[in-house]
Amino acid sequence: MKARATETQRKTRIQMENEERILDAALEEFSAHGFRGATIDRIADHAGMSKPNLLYYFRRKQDMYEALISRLLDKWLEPLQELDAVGDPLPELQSYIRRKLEMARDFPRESRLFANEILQGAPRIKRLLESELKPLVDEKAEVLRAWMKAGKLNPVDPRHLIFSIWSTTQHYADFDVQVQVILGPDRGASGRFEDAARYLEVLFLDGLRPKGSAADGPRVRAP
Amino acid sequence: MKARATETQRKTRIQMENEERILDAALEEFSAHGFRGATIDRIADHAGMSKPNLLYYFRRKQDMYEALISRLLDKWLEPLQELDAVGDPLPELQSYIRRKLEMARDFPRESRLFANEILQGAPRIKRLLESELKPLVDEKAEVLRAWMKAGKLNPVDPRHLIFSIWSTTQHYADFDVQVQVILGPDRGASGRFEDAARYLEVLFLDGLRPKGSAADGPRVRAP
DNA sequence: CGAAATATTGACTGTTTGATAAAACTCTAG
DNA sequence: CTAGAGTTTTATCAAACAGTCAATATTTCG
Repeated sequence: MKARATETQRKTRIQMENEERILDAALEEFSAHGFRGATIDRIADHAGMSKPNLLYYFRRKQDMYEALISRLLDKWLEPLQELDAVGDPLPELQSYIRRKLEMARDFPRESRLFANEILQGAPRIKRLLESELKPLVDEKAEVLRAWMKAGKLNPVDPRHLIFSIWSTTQHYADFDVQVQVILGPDRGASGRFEDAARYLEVLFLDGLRPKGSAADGPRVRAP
Repeated sequence: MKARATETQRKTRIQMENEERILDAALEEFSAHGFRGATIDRIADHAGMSKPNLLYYFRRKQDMYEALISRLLDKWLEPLQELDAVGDPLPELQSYIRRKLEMARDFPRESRLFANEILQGAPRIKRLLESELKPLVDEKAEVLRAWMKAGKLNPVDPRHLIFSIWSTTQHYADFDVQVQVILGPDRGASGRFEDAARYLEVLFLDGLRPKGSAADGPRVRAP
């Protein structure tokens, strides 16, 4: 291989195709078993190639994992990136929740990959969280705080608000089996997500308490 | 060992002590790495005994796992069990959320054990979910539905309401590392959980929308 | 074409892993 | 004290595992 001026994009057609197949298979295995539980053999099987062949493209197991993580993190944070300071608070929130839920619906394996990693203490991406995730959350937390100061949102810790959006939406990807057991097979996957969207909109935008209720004194202002 | 009339409680002092130590070590490893990622060697190390010695008490890896699961599931569902149909809806909900959050605070390893299992498709406890979890959720969903019919709670799918309580509370155990990265080391663990409790109370009981706001027409009834 | 670059394979290595067998040791009830 | 139940260790195994290597096959491109 001759050294070319451009370091990037010197990849062969075959190389691109195979890396794609490998990463897809790796995502399947890592998201289902975690880093330690996944094996190169199974990933190779899943990708339809021999183990040494796979290792020709990714020399170590960890290389696949890291390639996946760094490729997916940006995509994963995209919805939060789009939270717009100049928009109206409630519609902005609504559309953030909707986008997060769509991610859980369309990319459950990616969600589970991250969930597995965090669950196991994030030993391999803790730095990435500090350098990429934290600054973004800090920035968007300020946006939320400003909305609260302007009286357009009840004053709460904006970071916990973000946590609750993450957890409720990703729950439908990460805990899918449990969700299916409880909801039964009645409605298909798309139905489940429609119901979830409807519910989360009420929870985050309207609140669970009925509007007329004075059931719990001090929380509802006097008429 | 002579066969005695009482099948249970024929355990030696040593047997009880060791099984205890083993299950504690197993919980540590399984919750941190999942079933496949955990190894008998590390569990034995952690329990301070040799591998064959450990296998004298639990003949197979899966036996430890199943012992843990069945021992913990009841405890895990206790808060939901206590949800009382005759109590007032909002205080009942509040105390359910508080109890779940306390579980996440006091038993994070247990939370992660279940999270790992569900995340990986619940291959080992799916039946248990169907026979124990589902009926309980169905029962409590009916309680919630009755409250909604009585106008004491906004009408939503009660099962999704339960999902959102699970996900938001368990998030603080399962995704602890991420939570710590974002919140920083400022407040200790207890502080984080106090903040979380305060936030979740607002989210579930008051709602995020400011009481006076007419920002989004149709959602707020006319004055 | 034909040579260099790239891709694939089979055979292999050292290590880790789950599990077993049997011998040696320790505790406890009578 | 002692016999037998209960416990622990040493030695060992086969399978699964991550990763290597040299030989072979295929593609690319002048």
